[in-house]
Parts: sequence; structure tokens; C-alpha cells
Amino acid sequence: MKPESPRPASDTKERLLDTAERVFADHGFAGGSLRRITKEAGTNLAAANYHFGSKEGLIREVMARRLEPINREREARLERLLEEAGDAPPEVERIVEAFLAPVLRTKHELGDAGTTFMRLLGHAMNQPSDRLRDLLTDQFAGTARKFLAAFGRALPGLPPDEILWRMLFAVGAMTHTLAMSKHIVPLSGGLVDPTDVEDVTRRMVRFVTAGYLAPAAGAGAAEAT
Amino acid sequence: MKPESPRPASDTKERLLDTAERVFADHGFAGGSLRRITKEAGTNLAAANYHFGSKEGLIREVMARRLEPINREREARLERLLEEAGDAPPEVERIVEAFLAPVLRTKHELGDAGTTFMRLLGHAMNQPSDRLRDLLTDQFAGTARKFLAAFGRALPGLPPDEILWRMLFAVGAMTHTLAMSKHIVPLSGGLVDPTDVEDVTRRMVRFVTAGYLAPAAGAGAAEAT
DNA sequence: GTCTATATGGGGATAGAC
DNA sequence: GTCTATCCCCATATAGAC
Repeated sequence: MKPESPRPASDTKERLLDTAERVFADHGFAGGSLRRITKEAGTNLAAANYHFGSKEGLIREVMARRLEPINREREARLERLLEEAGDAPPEVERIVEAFLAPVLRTKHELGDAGTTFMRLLGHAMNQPSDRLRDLLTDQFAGTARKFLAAFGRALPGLPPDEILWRMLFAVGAMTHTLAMSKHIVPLSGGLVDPTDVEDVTRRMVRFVTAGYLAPAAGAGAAEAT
Repeated sequence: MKPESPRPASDTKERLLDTAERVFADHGFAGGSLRRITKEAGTNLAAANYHFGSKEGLIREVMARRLEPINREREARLERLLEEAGDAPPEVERIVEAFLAPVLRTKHELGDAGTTFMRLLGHAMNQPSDRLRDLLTDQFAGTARKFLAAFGRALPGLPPDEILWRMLFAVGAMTHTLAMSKHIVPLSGGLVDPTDVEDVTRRMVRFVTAGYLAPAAGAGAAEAT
């Protein structure tokens, strides 16, 4: 919002964030040490505490730097498509795309750092009761509510709880895919190309949209256990 | 395979595994210390190294104890349904169920420990190059290949790479849901009940089956970015 | 098999010079 | 803003008594 500083932003601060993102993704938040991060960033140990106050402060900035723009873009896309739809119910596929594309686009723009961040997101999601976890879910809650409302309008036949479950499934499909896609290459014998973001987006949107459009449970078939 | 020892198995060894599962799930593999695990298990620090050789040995046993039976059951269910189908192509929904139900059933049987293990699985999946990661993917590869072949027969219209992607989506939907289901309760205002395993299984099978049955990409719609 | 005690190293955070 | 040096704590692993 305010004019960028003329030189390439601060300097070591950005380098620390980039390095921390990678190290935390590779070793987890607990396993990634400030010593390692500052060393690989080419600065000294004290710099991390100087710029971020503490290890937790660094973690929070690493996450927020990526997540805030993603959720902003998601909401902007959603608002746009709702406006275009006017009084008519919006299309499910377009809502799904508004939800997924900003993440995939971010991953694409960031290159390797994008994949790294997706793994990092996986770590963050698995923190159970930490302040960090609460931060993430709180921040996501606003975006989630807007999408849940939109899906509710697009899928009037589905009860709200079913829509909520399906959003959880969709988020899982997305985060897991982005974090793991590299690892399915050997399993496929080189069949898949996880670097083709538009291709992956198309496949993911198709799968998730079909899931949302599945008929409601009713007197369901699947005999569990 | 060999006769169980008369008393409730060893004793502290099981307690250590149970405690380690919980502590690792809460704090990650790096963040969960042997000190904490042994203390909460009510034994001494040296016991962990005595029984498992090292921290890594403990981690491996924690994971293997749950994963091996799950993948065995998955394969057994798959074989059974393939036999029943005979020469006809198997039904997609039944394959999906053979893949998902053993995990959900395990989670159900284990109660709280089941949820715990699912979070733990999330941690393990996010380890990038560790030996642990390779162990998991190697072990899963055999099961995955059998399911990919079955899906190939059930969905002759889908190219193999699409089937592979969809399996990745399905695994993500499952693991993420099982790890996070507890956290969506507040978001739903109490609408959802993650403890009703048959209910969750039915919903998940329905969503994932619809995703598998979506038409192949072709000259796809979704304009990405 | 279980314990205490300890060896050895790495961790986050900070003080204070430049 | 960046550095070195240091405080103090916690980690894994092991030795050796019981």
C-alpha cells in the first residue's frame, strides 16, 4: 500500500524469511534452528532476534507473508464472481476455482519456494494447540465463512454440514497435493508433471467440483467398516 | 505370528509407544523429546534407548505399528472385491471404500489415539528427505500400485496419469480430514460431529467417488490463473 | 529390565562492542 | 544494523549400579 522503498526492500530481513521458509519446511518448526537459518542466510545469529524478536515471531512472519495475499485474492475473486452472477446462484466450478487458483498461482510464481511453502503449510496445520495453529485457523475463518455461504447458494440441495465437510475434503486434497506432488513422480514412472501448474489446477478443480456436486447423503449406500 | 506372551505384552514398551505417538503428534518429531515421552510414560529416560535403540528407532516403530495393519487390510479388501467382480470391472465406489475404510475404522477403534495418529501421519508426510519419509512412501508404494491398477480397470476411460493425480487428491482429502476434523467444529457452530465415523466415512466415500468419476480432462474448461 | 548419573553437543536469547 | 561472545537450558545417548 505504501510506496516501496527504492532499494530491493530491506535486505537481510527478506533473506532471513526466505531461508527460514526453506529450513522450516525441511525440518519442521521445532527442528529448524535459528543457528542454521542465520548461517545459511549468511548473517549472524543475533540478526534473527533483532528483526523478529524471537523464533516465534519469525515463524509468524514467514507464514503471514504468504497467507495474507492468498486469502485476499481468494476473497476478491469470490466477490467478483458473485457480482457477475447477480441474483442467480453462482457456479460451483467457479467458486472452487476462486478458492484453489490463488494458492496454485502463488506456488507457480514462487517456483521452488512455492513448493517449499506448501510443505510448510502442512507443518503448520499439524500443530495442534500452538498459538501458531490458532493464528492460522483464525485468519482462515473469515475467508472460509464467505466461501461456505457462496457454496450454500450454489448448492441449495446440500445441508450446511455437508458443505462444510466437503470444504475440508477440498482443502485436504489441495494442501496434500501441493506438498507431495513431487513425490508421486517416481511412483508414476515419469507420467505426471507436477510443474505444469495450469494442468494441475485443471485436474484439481475438476475433481473437487465433482465432489461438491455429488448428491447429498440421503439413505446412503456405503456400508462402513 | 508367534504366540503372544501371556501377560499384556511387554508393558513399558507399549506405554512408550502410546505416549510417543501422542507427544510426537502434538510437537512433531523434532519437538517431541525423549525426556518428555519417558516422563509422561512414567518411566526413565534410558528406557527409550534400551527398547528402541534410538529416537529414530522409536519413531519408526510408532509409525509401523499402525500403518502395516492398515495397508494389509486395504489390500485384503481390494483382493476380495476383485475376486467377487470376476472378469467384470470392479465398482469405483467399492475400491474407494476399500482404500478409505481401513483408515477410518482404525481411527474409530483407537478413539483419541486414532485422531492422534492421523496428525502424526501428517507430520510424517511433511518430512522431505528424511529416511522416515522414504520408509513411508516405500511401504505405501506396493499398496498404491495395486489400487492404481484396480482403478484403471474400473475407469477405462481415464488415462493412468489422471488416475494417479486423483489418488493423490483422495489421500489428501482423507489425511487432512482425519487430522483436522476436530477443528472444524467451532467453525460449524456445532453442526458437524467428527466422532461419528460411519457418517464421516459415508461422506468421504461419496465425495471421493464423485471425484474419480468426473469426466477426463479433454479440452478442459477451467481457465487457470 | 529398570534406574541414576553423566558425557557431549546444540538450542534460544541477550549483552555490549562496532 | 550487524557482529562476537556468552548465559543457561535442554537434547540424545550411554555407562554402570541394582
